[in-house]
Amino acid sequence: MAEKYYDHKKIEFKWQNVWEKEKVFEADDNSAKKKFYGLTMFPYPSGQGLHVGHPESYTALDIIVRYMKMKGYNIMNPIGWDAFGLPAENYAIQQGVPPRETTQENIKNFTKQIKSLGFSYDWSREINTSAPEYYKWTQWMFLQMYKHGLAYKKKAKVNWCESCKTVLANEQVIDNKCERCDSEVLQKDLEQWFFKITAYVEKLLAGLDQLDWPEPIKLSQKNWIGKSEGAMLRFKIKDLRLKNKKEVYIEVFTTRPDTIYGATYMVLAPEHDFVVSLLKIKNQKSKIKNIAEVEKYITDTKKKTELQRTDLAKEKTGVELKGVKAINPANQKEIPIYIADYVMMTYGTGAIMAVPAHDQRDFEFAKNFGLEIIPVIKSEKQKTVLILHGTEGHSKKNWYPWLKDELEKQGFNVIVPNMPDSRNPQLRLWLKHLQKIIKEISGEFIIIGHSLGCPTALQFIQNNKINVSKLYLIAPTHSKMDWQQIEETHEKGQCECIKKVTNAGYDASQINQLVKEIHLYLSEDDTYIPFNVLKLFQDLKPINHLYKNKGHFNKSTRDMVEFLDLLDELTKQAYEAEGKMINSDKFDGLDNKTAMKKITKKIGGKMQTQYRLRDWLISRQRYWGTPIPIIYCAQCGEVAVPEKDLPVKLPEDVDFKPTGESPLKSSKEFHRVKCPKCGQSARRESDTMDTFVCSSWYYLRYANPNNDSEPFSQKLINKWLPVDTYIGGAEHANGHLLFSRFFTKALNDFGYLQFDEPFLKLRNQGMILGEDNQKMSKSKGNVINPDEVIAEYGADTIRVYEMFMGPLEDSKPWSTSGIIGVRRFLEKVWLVIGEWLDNNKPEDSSNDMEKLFHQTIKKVTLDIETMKFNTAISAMMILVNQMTKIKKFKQVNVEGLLKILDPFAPHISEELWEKVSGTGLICQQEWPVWDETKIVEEEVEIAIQVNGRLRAKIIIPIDLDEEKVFALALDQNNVKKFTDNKEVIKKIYISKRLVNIVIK
RNA sequence: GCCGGGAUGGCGGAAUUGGUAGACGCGUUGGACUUAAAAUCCAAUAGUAUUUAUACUGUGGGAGUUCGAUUCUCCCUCCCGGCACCA
Repeated sequence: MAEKYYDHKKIEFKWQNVWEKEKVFEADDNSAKKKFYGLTMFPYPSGQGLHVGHPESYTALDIIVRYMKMKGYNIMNPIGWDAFGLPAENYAIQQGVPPRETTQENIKNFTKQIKSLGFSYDWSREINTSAPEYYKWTQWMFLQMYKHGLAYKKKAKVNWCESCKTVLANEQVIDNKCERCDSEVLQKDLEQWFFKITAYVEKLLAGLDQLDWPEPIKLSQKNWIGKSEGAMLRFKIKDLRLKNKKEVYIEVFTTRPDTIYGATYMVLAPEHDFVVSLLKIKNQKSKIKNIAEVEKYITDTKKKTELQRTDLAKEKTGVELKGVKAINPANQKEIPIYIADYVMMTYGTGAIMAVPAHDQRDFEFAKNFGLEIIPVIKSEKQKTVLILHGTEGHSKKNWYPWLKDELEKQGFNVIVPNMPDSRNPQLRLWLKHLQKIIKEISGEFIIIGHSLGCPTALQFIQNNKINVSKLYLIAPTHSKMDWQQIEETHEKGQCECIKKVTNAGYDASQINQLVKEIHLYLSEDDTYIPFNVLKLFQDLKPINHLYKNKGHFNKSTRDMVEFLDLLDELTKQAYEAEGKMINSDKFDGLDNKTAMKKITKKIGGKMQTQYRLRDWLISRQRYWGTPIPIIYCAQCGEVAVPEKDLPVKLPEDVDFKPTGESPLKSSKEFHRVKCPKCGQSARRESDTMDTFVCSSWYYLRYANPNNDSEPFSQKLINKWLPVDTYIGGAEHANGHLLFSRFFTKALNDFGYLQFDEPFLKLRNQGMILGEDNQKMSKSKGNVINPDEVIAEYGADTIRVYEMFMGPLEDSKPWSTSGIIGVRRFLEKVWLVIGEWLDNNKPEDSSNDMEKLFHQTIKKVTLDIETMKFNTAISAMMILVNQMTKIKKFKQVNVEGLLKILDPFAPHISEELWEKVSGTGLICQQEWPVWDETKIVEEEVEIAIQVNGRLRAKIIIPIDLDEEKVFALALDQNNVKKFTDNKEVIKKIYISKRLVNIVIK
């Protein structure tokens, strides 16, 4: 071999040229072979150029595609550019360079970079979403949606910066301020286009089951669609009639119509139609007694962004519509109406019936405003509160009956046993007695321990092993005492109580397992401290750990404060679960699920399904996107641009500087147009489409990219699609991936496609982090430039390294030293084969190499199928390490190694193939098959355990029978050491793995 | 707060899905070659004790199931990603 050293610079460009010249990777529309369509999410050609993350998914797919090609499939592996988008436009605003120019420049750069990595793309199918030849069909897609009623216009909010006079994308809003000028962002209503993705919710949900996608992605889409079943109910407004004398109703959606008897008020979103119209009409407006307050609340809400409004931590605000009442349709009771921003206009009807007893949000609101709380569902699970108090000498006596009374009002079952003095030796007997009582109680169990009742409570839980949902401990402590002092007091035995308590010996982990929620109240006291209760709590990590310092209260005042807090704590949650109906007239006693339908029927509501998913807003008040093909005519109204007039081209004579209007309006030539219907002068829609529209169908265009009479021909689309394997980031779960499914399903319904899912198999690649384990970013200075890596180590090295780093779907840090190992591996391949050639291909006489070759082929083949590329590479490394030792092998095995290496490192494989075989290209060879008979082991090493601990290893013939294996195992010196004079209870033999001898 | 993913030597990771934990690679240490360095090659490399043999500890922490747990169950801690009051 001429070149002794592996010089990637000499070979990589050479083979890239050969592949391109011979059109090796062009997909064949006419082949009879089975097709395989592999795809990665196409890149946005950003100014920064290729990132090391790009080659990761590209290499992974390239390996699969090259492998499938060698397996005999007709491959389609296309590439293109998601070329519309904000950065190019921002650059135009700053630098005055038209987006088309920057984009073209970036594509040129990306192309060069991607080509230098040697991927097997079919460049003849390259697409560019910003090219008129492409966006003509994006517009055509819009028209299909429009024709079928899936594209419509309505008002929606946009982020508006008053000082820049421009609409801002969500990512341009930082802290509710404009990223450019730092002034406050307002919400502004604009007429905007939507795609009715909500019409496909059921189909989108149903389709998920069939897909070979990562489960988290499927789940995420399911949650995103957010299906929930409930009822539509109508609430009448009291003493209010429309002009036509009809009564006024407000409709609400609820998932819990069963709770309607507990609906003690209504809440409307501030944007609700009823509120808006009420404030518009003068004589009705005057009905509202607190109109100024109401109007102020509404304007305040408008200033808030969605994010501020939906901050869960904030207290619930609202304002009553004084003077207007609603009627609860179940019991005809008058109830107040509130406006509050915790109700969103975008979900359901923008109005709710509030049931504070059974909805946590309503509950919190009701507490703030002192509204009535009526429980209408009783927990099927009984709630029992056991109050364990301290010695009789303590002054709490009066509080226990009070607390018992209050809790019973709330539906709790309360037990306050008459405690013996905890210093009393009878305690144990007493606990046993209590245990009997408790055994008969089922349901939720709450224990309150007070003072010396604390240790009793803990002991009780531990001894009885009952599951306690909540444990409250109210323990007195001295404000001046610290932990150490407490301990000292204890050790000196100064306090008898402490000593007694300590002797109980609690097991923190056991208690932790038995108790779901632990709350600890500590308060001032100068008597004694159940010391190890406190210490125990350090291990238990109580959920609510309250130190109280209430000043100079006397004891009973202090107790009152504690018990009020406790009561509040115990009843601070709404009961949201199932149960039996109460306070609901004739429905009382039914279980709530049965009542749900009956009540809905009785009050004339209808069961309905709601979805969280909203329609897809596709309008962008931007230049660098696909123009929406609509014309507005004074005569004919909204007119779709006829298909023959497509594409509606993006004009070049526009001003990019923000003016407050879509940039397209500044182009006269674009804006003013004749109406296609009546010929009168009209104006064009000046908004462009969300770039996600472009990427929702690009995978379809690859089937027939140069067709200029249709987006794709029937023959080709149904030949190539759907995509067999798709690789891309998981961040697109609820965006691109959902939109593409929607498009495919819609086009299937329109009759253009014979399939209704675009991507059969999906895999996500993880993120490549910087060496510091942080996301790569310019500001952190941890960005790795792939060009530099390619220049230094070669494309093959970066490809193999990125696959070797770890599992594809994991995120993992880059390691500059780690890549050296991969480079060494390729150098070894080069060297060992070069040497073998120089020595006239010496053959191996033993079978060892042969076996390893076949094992490796098997491992690599199976690993590619399951995308475990890191272990496939490791297997090849093992083989090559062995080869450098043996140095003699058969021609067929060397060829086999090169073939399995080819998908990973195609350039070096091609170069060595030329030298070893001399015929054809390696990427067009057949994938090698392993011979199972050559892999079979004759002997196997098995482990010998005694009681599950490894004591010896022996090598046995593979088919040795069990009895002989046991005999051998028991005969090992190190085994005898442990089994001598011991009774063997059990012997376990796991074939070809281990023996476990169980002794007494 | 909710949903999802994760935690294994100094580092990236492997482990046939309940069966010998640490494959492979990086790094480190020692040795060979060299005037020397780099490169390359060889050997060692989870920790502790020890003369090897071996023993003990060890897969974020705590419990449990099992002859046997990185793997299954429960509880907890921390990290990463997504979502935001969905009635």
